[in-house]
Formats: sequence, structure tokens, C-alpha cells
Amino acid sequence: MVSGDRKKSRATLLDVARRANVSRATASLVIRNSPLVGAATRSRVEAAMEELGYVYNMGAARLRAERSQTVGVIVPNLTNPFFAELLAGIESVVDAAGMVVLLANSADQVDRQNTLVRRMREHGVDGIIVCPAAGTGVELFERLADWGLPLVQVLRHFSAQADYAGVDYAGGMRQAVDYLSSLGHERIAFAVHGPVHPAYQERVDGFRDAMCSHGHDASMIVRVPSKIAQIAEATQLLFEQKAEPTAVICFNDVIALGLAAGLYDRGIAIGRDLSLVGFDDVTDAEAVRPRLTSVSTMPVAIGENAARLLLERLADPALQPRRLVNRTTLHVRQSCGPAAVLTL
Amino acid sequence: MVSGDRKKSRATLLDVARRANVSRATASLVIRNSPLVGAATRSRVEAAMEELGYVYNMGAARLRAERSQTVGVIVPNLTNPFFAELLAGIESVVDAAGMVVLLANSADQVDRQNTLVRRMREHGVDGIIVCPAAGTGVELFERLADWGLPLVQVLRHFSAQADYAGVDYAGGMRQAVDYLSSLGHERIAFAVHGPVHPAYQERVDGFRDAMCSHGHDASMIVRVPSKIAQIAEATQLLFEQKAEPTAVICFNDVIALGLAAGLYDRGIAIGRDLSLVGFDDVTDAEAVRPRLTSVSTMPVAIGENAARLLLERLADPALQPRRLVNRTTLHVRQSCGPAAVLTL
DNA sequence: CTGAAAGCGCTTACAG
DNA sequence: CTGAAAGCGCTTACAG
Repeated sequence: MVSGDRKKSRATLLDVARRANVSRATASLVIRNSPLVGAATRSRVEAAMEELGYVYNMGAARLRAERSQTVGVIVPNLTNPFFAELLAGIESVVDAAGMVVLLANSADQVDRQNTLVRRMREHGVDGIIVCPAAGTGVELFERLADWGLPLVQVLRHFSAQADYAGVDYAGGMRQAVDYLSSLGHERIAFAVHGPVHPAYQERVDGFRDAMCSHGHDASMIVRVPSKIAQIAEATQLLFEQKAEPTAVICFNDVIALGLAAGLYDRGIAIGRDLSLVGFDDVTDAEAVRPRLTSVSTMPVAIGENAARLLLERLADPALQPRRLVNRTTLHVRQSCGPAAVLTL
Repeated sequence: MVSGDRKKSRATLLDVARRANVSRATASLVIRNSPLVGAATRSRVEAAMEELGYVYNMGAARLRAERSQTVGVIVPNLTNPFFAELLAGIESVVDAAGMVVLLANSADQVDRQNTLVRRMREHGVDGIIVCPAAGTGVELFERLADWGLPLVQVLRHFSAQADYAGVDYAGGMRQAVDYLSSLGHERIAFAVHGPVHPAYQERVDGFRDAMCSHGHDASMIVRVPSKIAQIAEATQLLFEQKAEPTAVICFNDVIALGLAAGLYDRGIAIGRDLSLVGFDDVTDAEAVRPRLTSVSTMPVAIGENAARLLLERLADPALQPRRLVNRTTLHVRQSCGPAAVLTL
């Protein structure tokens, strides 16, 4: 908008009060929907607000009231569709509560994360939802406790002292391993990438436990690149293991999609020559051919949980730390087949 | 964090000043890096801030200074990876300017958008970046001009009175049509979906113009569903046109991916039996097989442009309305082939 | 139900 | 370079 005079001296509550012939306090009560004020007065004040084009000034209100109706959200990545969905879940419940989200991207760097947390504190957020960067230490949680600033961890569980919303990664791995085992697979690889953090560790541990409980060798953990094009190129890593796997479980669907492309390039038929299981069950799992069997983590729901956890803590700061861990479900589609065929 | 006493009476600037033996005004100058204060005094104040664990209170500052270091961002969709990338671009430059983004999702609904704009105004944002909901009217722009609140439109150009950052959709369509024409295609369909807005209209018009300039029939515009699974199922719509197309250009890559799946299901070979061009060039275009030829719109760059436009307007509100329209580039991969083969 | 007063934590002139 | 004062626009007791 091209408007020279930025500050158009907006109408203040006092202006409204004067126009409605009430005191400023009364006008304030009307705004906050207090039952103390009569219907006639209320509508008189509301009319005045309308006429003056009055807009509430949160900044001033918060200064006095110590509540900003604002929650900070810090994610390690914004371009990843998974985090976009998480964010959508958070935003929807924060919005429904009449609050607004202050968004920032830590790029999975602890020092940036520190800067951001401080910035959010300066902006007076009522609480913070953070998917902590890999390598986050206890200091983060201590500092926020010190500030008395409520925090909920999402997806990555670093501290038992703070609320947590996430998903049962280990359970998801178990579902994948169980399913593949039921198809006769024993030589199952786990394709991973990215920085090491609790959600990573839980998946690896879950894989190991599940494999061991079936009596399978759990050592085929292969690290692949982060970009999808390079993952496809790195597909041969799967066949450079001590034993050739008949199935591979992926750390996430990005890897699964990348490997699917690489397998296609090598003429290896997914579901027949090699079985593939993704993790997260993003929308593209349904779009790819053969359709990708994947462990659903439902990021939108996790985001909603995280936001609810925070709202509840705001309402009652004395609550004990809680954790909300969703169950995964295995979404079986077409990317897996019996191992028997392969051993022929 | 489990901390009963939320408000831990944080240290104030006055506390810092007292501890450093200076006046509050001086402390304020130190914070804002004024050159007026001497090095010795400065470090004394800084030490005091450190010792007291002082945190700047933006809310109080903004009340006085009329600047919140905050920009509102309203998008019509958060789960779509395209908008996630746009958002990433915006966030990065806003962050680099030491400001923070207030995020909200209009769900492409004008009334929600109105609510959000007002909410952001209440929160005292310095400006707003919005991808206006389909059906947005001039009122939005008038209201913001009235408020003296800077606004930049992104991706969808509704008003000539406000700044705009976007991409040359029509040019992108032309690149796609030219390319397909060079391969001998004449019966080219355009698969679209979603609400009608300027970015939609520009694409349709661009398609028509480009087709006409080649002397082709531009009437094969087919609407498909919005969800990827249903798009795949709707693939037959392509073959219910007056003439069977030999190529199809897609409104975006979501459609392209969906149709690719549907074509696969029908045993139609992409690039040989039918050529396919996407729009946006999302990362999955590279992961799919055959790799998807797509028009790159580079959403991250558009987001950066939008944020820069806003920052520049903030610095100089007297600027004339500007538009920053990026050029697209056609990323040729494997999903198109010569039309000659098909006519055999 | 309503009014007058004080104060939230800063910044902004204005003197010195 | 530094201090004392006023004020940003609200909310919060406290009286009436």
C-alpha cells in the first residue's frame, strides 16, 4: 500500500470511551466481553468502535496483562513437507484458540535455535513449541524453566522435564519389521540419513529390537544422502552389504521415494525383487507406482497434540510434565511382496 | 517446563541501569547500539544485563516506538509443499533482518482472511505478506491502505495498488507449449484444478495465447480433482475430449504426479504414448520415473522477493507500488517425447 | 455497572 | 555523553 503517513494515529480506547460516553475502563470491559457491562452500554460502545474503526492494540494490552496470545514455533526445516504438515496442525489449534504463531526455522543448528528462543522471549510469547535441533543440550530447557516460559518438545524427546508430543517410532519400526517378517523376509536393511537425535535413535533402536526379537540380523543399517536425487544414485549401497537384503525399511518417505527411483533405474522390481517400506506415509506414497507401503505418523495430529499440550499448560502451569505419544499404523499398499519369490 | 511462578518478575531496563550506575535512558541507548554511548559505559551496561539475565521487552518497546519487528504472513494452504517452500523463502529474509514472522492460514477463505488480517493488525505487525484467497475483493487493499499497513501480495496479483512478488505464469505456459510444439505436438490438453484466482487465470490465458500463436486448438482445458489419489482416478477425463491429446500440460506438479500414476495404471507410457509437462518443478519431479519435465517457478525465490519488497517499503513508505515477476525456466527431463511416434 | 488513578517497560525529546 | 520527565495504549484494583 502506498501510504505516506504510516501512523494515521489510530483510534484509542479512550477515543471510543469518549464517543460512547463511558469511561475507559468500561470500554475495556466491553472488549474483553466482561459480563459486568450492560447490554445497552455494550452496544453503545461497540457502535463507537465501529464508527471510529477502532483496532485493539495487543501490544499495549500485553504490556499490562502479561499475556501476549502468541506462541513461538521453532522447526529445524521448513521445506520438508513433513514439517509443513506438522506446522499446519499446530497452526490450526493455536488459531482456534484465538492465538497466533510466531514461526522460525532453526535449520537444525543449536546456536541459531538459541538466538531464536531469545528472540521469541523478547517478543513475549506465552510459550514455545520446538522440535529441538540435533545436539540440543539441557541448557535450553534450563534456560526456559528459568524464564518461566512454557515449552513443549515436538517429535524429538530431549528432556523429561518438559512436555512432549510425538509418535511411537519404535512401535512403527516394529510394525514394519513384523509385517516383512510375516512375508518371509529375514535380510532386512534399514536405510537412514540426517542428523542424529532422539527420533533417529528411537527408530534405530526400534529396528534393532524388532529384528532381534525375530532372530534376524539387525546390523544392516545403511546411511544414504539427504537429497532425493542423490539417494537414487546411492541405491547400490543396498547391495554392498554383507548379505543382499530382500527388503528395506526407510527412515522416512523421502528415502523410500529416492530408493524407489534408484531401483527402477536398475531394473529392480519393487515388491517382487525387493520389498520397500516407507515411514511417515506422506501423500506421495499414494501417488507413486507401485504404491508405497508406509508407516503412518500423521504429522498434522502430532502438531495438534503439541499445541493442545501447550494450551493446557498455559491454563495450568502446575501440571506435571506430560508426553503424548501417538501410535503409528502401517499403511499396506503395493511395495512389498513375499520373500520366497526372491530366494528362487 | 514445569514452573509455577510464570512471571518471575524479569529484570527491567531500570534494574540494569541501576546496577550499571547509569540512567535508564543510557541503558536504552546501549541496547539499541547507539554510537552516543562510550565504550566503558557500554561494557558496564552489558555486564549488568548479563548478570541480571536481562531480556529485552519488545512489547514495551513497540508501544513507544511504533515498530514491532514483526511481519504477518497469510497463506491459503500450509500442507502444500509449494507453500512450504514459499514460506521458507519469506522466513529466511525476514529472519535475516532481525524480524520475526507471524504465520496464519486463510484456507483460501475470504472471511477467515479478514479475521486474520485484523488479528495481525491487533498484534501490531509492521506489514503483511499475503497470498490472497480466491475471491479477495478490493476491500482488503482499501482497509489496509486505510490502516497505513504495508501489504505485499505474493503469487496472486489482485491489486495494482499494492506491491506484488510472483512469477510469470503466462511465460511458463508459453515455454511448455513451445517445447511441446517443437516436438510436433498439436493436440495439447491443459489439466487444471483448484479455485479461480489471478494465478489461475494467468496460466489459462497464457495457455490459450501460446496455443493460438501456434495455430493449435486451445479449448482442451480439463478440470481434475484436488487430491492426488482422485486425480489418478480421473485420468480418463483426458481421453474423453473432442480429440485425443498427445500431450498434457499440468497446472501444477500435484496434478502431473497424479496423472502420471493414472497413466501408469492404464498402461500408457509417459513420454512415448503421451507427453506430460508439470508446473512448479517440486523436488519429487526428479524422483519420479520417468523423471518429470516441469516448469520451474522456484517458490523459495518468490518468497524472498516478497519479503524484500516489504522490507524496502517499510524503509520507504513513499515508494510507488512495485511488482517483482520472476521468469520461469523449463526443466526438461524425461516425460515428453516426439508426437510423431504417437500418430503412427 | 462506572470512574479516576496507577502502572506495565520501554523510547523520546529536552536539558544539562 | 547522561538524567529526569512524559507518554505509548492498555488493564487492574479500588472506590463509588
